[in-house]
Amino acid sequence: MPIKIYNTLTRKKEPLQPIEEGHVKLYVCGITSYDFCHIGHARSFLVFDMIVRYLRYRGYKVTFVRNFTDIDDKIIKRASEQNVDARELADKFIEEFYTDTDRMGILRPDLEPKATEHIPEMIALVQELIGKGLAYQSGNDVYFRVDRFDHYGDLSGRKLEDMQAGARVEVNEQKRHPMDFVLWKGSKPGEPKWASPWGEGRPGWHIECSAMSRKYLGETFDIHGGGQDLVFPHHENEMAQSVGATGKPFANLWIHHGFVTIRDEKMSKSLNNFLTIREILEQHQPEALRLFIFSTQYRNPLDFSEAAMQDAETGLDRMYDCLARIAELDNGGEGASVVSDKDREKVDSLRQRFEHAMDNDFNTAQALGLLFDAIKVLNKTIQALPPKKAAATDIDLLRSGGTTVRELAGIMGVLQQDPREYIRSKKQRRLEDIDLTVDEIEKMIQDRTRARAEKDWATSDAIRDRLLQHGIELQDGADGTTWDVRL
RNA sequence: GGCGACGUAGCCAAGUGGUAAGGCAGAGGUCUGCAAAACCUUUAUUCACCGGUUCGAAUCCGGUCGUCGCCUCCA
Repeated sequence: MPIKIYNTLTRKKEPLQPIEEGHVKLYVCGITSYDFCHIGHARSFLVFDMIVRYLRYRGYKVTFVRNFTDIDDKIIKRASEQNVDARELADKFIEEFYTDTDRMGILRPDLEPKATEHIPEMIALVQELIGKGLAYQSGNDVYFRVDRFDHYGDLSGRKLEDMQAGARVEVNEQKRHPMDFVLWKGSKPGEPKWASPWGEGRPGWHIECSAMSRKYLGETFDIHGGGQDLVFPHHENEMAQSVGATGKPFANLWIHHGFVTIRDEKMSKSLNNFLTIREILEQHQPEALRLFIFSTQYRNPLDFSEAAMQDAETGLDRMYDCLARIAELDNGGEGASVVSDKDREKVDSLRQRFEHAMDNDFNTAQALGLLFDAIKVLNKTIQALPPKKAAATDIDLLRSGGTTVRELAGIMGVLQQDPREYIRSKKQRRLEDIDLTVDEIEKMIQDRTRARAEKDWATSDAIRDRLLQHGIELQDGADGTTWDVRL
């Protein structure tokens, strides 16, 4: 069964058929580096991180290219506002980008080309387009002629005449058609500039991706990805430039992920409702953020809220609790199995069902559901295990089930910490917010154990209540009392 | 105005013609001195609404209402 992927270009799910057998070439639009990354960027990084990991898991070789837009109007504007050099500003936010993505455990792409390092390639491409009559110089600028390119609008599904050009875009007198877009932009005094046949200037936004994808992946490659907002104009224009220049198809498949909203509104700089990745990571672990992001299929909109993050965190804890419990199990013996055929089958078929969900346009929501379902079976089994002589087959099932869950969750970058270490460090972090030391807590537990031995329930419960007031929750088990920190 | 997406329990969310996964929250139970955790059971005769196709529809078709996005920089 091939992997099916929704293709924006055809508006259908299509089987993945790489041009080169077994080798997927993927280009994703990266950041424009002039500010900290926000939760919407996080979704983009995580979605493509997951896609690359899954394709590799499925045995594909993946060449993953993601660019940096390090020269652009926004960078120039921000740099001049802050009175710094545009280069410096762009470099600083590339560094900040790495800080965030490394913390989230995002795989580095195979290649991360920068626009400013590919000026000659872009100039050559613009020259090709001029040579083919698809672009023209006007003043110090060069524009793409949209009305000379028959397929303009194919990707975004719109027609030139429907776009009401000029309604929201200022009509630029330099352009022959209002929808013509800039390939090369003459520079004003003081702006960053490169020499070109059309005078000093800088590249337009779209041309870099056409030039860099061509250089590193070829004229036609397998998948091009980005956020839904890039469909138009960015990707439409890229496609026009590339197909216009080469006369060949550009990307065979286009993947676009949905937005992250906050209170059902799209984040935007103008609404000032965006949340940066680091703000979220102050409150939550990277894996909880991943679980939240993957709780819905990548094309659907996703609404961020503290409550949703809490849900994700709770779910993550539950998964780790189960894995930690499995890690503590002793080896099994000759006892009878306590696992039903149905439950055994559920664990045994987990991988196959997981792959089936993921093959269907990377349905991580369904895939996570299957993992939780498996966790439930594992917990149930642990619960049913006799205290001493557990059956070796049951222990094997638990261990292999736990290993499979971790491996599959790893495709989403989740459950990658040692379970016992996860629980320990979580406890540690919560303890920092509580005005009791571990010694004090354990002293109180000892006192309570003594009271319980004497059946002095009043004292015992009083100690428990006192600890609970400090956020410490006790759990009496067969091997004594353990404690946990409640939020 | 043009184009597109979506509307499934209290909340989130899967389901791509065969009789509603999963998570969070809630209720009852097992366990416990009582709790907690875990487990078990339970919570949508029903998938915005109205028609149609079909032996059969949350799933396909038509219409209505509602929400959102793109058409400007944007993940």
